[in-house]
Amino acid sequence: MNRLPIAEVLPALRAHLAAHSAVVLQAPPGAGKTTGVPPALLDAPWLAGRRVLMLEPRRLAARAAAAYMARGYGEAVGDTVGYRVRFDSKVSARTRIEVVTEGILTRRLQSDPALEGVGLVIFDEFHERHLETDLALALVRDAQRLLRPDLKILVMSATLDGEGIARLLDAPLVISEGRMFPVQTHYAAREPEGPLAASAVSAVRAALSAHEGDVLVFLPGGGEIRRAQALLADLAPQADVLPLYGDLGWEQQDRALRPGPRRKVVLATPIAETSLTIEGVRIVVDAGYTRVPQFDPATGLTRLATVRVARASADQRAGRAGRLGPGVCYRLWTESVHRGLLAQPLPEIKTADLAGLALDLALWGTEAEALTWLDPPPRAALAQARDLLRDLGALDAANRITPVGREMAALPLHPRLAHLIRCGEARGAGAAACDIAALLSERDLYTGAERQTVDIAARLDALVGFRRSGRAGAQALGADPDACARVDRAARQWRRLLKASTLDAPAVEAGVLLAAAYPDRVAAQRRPNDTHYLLANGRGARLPSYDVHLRAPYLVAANVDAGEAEGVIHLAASVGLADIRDILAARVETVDVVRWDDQSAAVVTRREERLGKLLLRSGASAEVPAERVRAAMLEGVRRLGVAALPWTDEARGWRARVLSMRAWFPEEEWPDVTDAALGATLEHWLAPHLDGYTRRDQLAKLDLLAILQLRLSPAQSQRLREGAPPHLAVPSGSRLPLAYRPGEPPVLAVKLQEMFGCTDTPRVGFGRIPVVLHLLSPARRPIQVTQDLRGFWERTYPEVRKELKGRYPKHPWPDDPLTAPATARTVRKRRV
DNA sequence: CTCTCCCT
Repeated sequence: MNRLPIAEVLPALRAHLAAHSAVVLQAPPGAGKTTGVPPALLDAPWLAGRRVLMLEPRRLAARAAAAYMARGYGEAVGDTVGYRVRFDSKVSARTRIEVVTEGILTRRLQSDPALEGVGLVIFDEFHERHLETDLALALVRDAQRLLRPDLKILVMSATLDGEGIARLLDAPLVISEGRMFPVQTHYAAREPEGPLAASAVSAVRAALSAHEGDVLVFLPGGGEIRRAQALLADLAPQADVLPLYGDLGWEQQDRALRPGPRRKVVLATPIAETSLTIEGVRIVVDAGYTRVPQFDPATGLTRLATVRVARASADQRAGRAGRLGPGVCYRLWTESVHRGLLAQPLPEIKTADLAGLALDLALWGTEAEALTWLDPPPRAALAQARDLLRDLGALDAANRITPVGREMAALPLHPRLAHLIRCGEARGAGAAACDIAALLSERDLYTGAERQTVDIAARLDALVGFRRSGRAGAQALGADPDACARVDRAARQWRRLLKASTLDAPAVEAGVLLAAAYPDRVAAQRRPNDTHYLLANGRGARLPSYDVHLRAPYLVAANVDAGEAEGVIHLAASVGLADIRDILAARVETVDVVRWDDQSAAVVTRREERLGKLLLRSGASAEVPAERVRAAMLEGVRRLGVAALPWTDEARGWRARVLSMRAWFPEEEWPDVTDAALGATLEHWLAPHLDGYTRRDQLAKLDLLAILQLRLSPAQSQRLREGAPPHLAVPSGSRLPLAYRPGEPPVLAVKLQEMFGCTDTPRVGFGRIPVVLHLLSPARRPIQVTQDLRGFWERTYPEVRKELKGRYPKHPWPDDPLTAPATARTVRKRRV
């Protein structure tokens, strides 16, 4: 057996572990750390016969590592070396090395925080920085500090971030060399343009003619892989082009992994970066992108974004060409772009939905701030997670776990889905609830071109078909049998955790239970038969174009990509309005809406039922308090403007007089009755008169003058009549109207003949303001404007008289206007 | 541009 590179550092590792409570081992892939380290530590005196627990991020890797080590002992798995993963375990009382996956470790810590019987916890592949790895490290560290000072931690990481974690844990860092063949890396001369698939395909053609061996191409997703596959169809006789991504069934994945009769071009997602190893690869073509989920705490939705690969991931991909011998890697980006890439991918904890983590932290009972994190959970996402958990009843107002929360934590799935199962159980439909939850948490039953609807109901039918008639039953309904098997297995696991009595249940509409789990994603169709919806959280989302079936007025969009301007619905179920109102009764708000409607120029009153941003129902309102109607009517007047009130000439005159007094006697308290001031004080002076008013046309009934006059006290009204009289008596005996304009002296239009004998200009404002006389001809044409009547008689009248005497011979034009009798009479030609 | 990968 070859001596592994890791062997050289084992003595140092043993020495450090004996002296420290935590050690970091940095070793690249191929060093043999996963299977080399645990057996080498088993006889350490500090372990004192206790177990080594090793965390692996994948089930496949956990089982494989256990099997490899067991062979080294010449034993069966489950003797000295065992494993425990979901759905499967091989451990016994003799087991000293137990390989576990992430969910298993978290749950063991929750039920046994002191990790009885365990002397060492190893975190393998720590650089992958899965959410649960970070959580598990924080919890183990906390347990070590509070309960188990003798417990030791070994963090094993493949890449350069070993120093950061060593500093965090105050741990010595041990570095091992890897054992890899050299890989020659080529960068693009300039950044490629156009579709990724096309650039990747040209690189593949060039590489195939320049080198020996199979090609592994990294593309971000299934869409790009299918496009590249179509572009490479002409390679058919010489080479096999094989897709490889998670949605494919086992058979197809297996074809890509096995050595074949011809050269292979494998088109893969990052699944081939760590999870799967392909035989025979000497050439890697890396398009340089990857898809990552980005959780948005504001909407509670996740967006799948296509981003540049990190340098560490690109190195990992290149390394795939150097497993057999020297290899070559083509990177479809320039060296200068490469220098700008992130060194490591963002750890999951920074971008993920933290609902599960928040529930685990609440169950653990230590504040997040008091734990040790390489990257602490972001505040906004943690706050959103706690809001959701309080909503679901898992946390109390102080964010402490409730009995309901404990029950939810006991179900191994997302808190929303745990809630869904509890709701199903309460309705006697536990089995159906398990199926629905499984469809949402496992890979989709429909893949690629088979995906013709987002409807969960169709998937439930396919699941029934699978259970009744096996793989053929699933395939008959267009579903992937492997995916059906996974969903079925998950559903059965949860059913075992439920009370048997709730399992033989009447059918329950999927939409009903989904509404309970995703109240914020209940969605209403924008228009009849539309593909666009509004979610209760206020976000818009659309059905994908391939779905031509689901056109329900209401959906629960359980799986929605946040998208850019609009979300895209990937899984949904229709739900009836009555069911929404029933299951979400506590969240449906009933509001009596009383508001002014500009369109109809009237107050409208409606009773509305709302779920978040959705309007569920709108109908006639019951009795609405009069003051709310009055307030809405007032708002209407405000919007129409004071000018829309029924102003009469008299009312306008009154207003001008009040404003004149206000201008002339600023020391007195005259109210401001301009449009602006009246508009700003409607509540005060108009509101009391609007009882029973609901429409604009009713305003005509208002006696505006009478209402305005109430703004003056009786004494003020009296003073107004005296100081700014509406009419003025002139020498002829006529009472003539005065025209007031705020800020100016009022105007008296009067025929010249009516003023004979009068020498002093009439005054208002208690003698303070001489009026402006508009002296008129007998035909009421303006002759002169003056505030100096005496001056007029003396200087202007003789001229005027000369000019007009001939034109109006039948009117008096006396030589001395000061002694002539004033008269309003015109000619006497119209006798009756 | 029809959703990456992984896990209880």
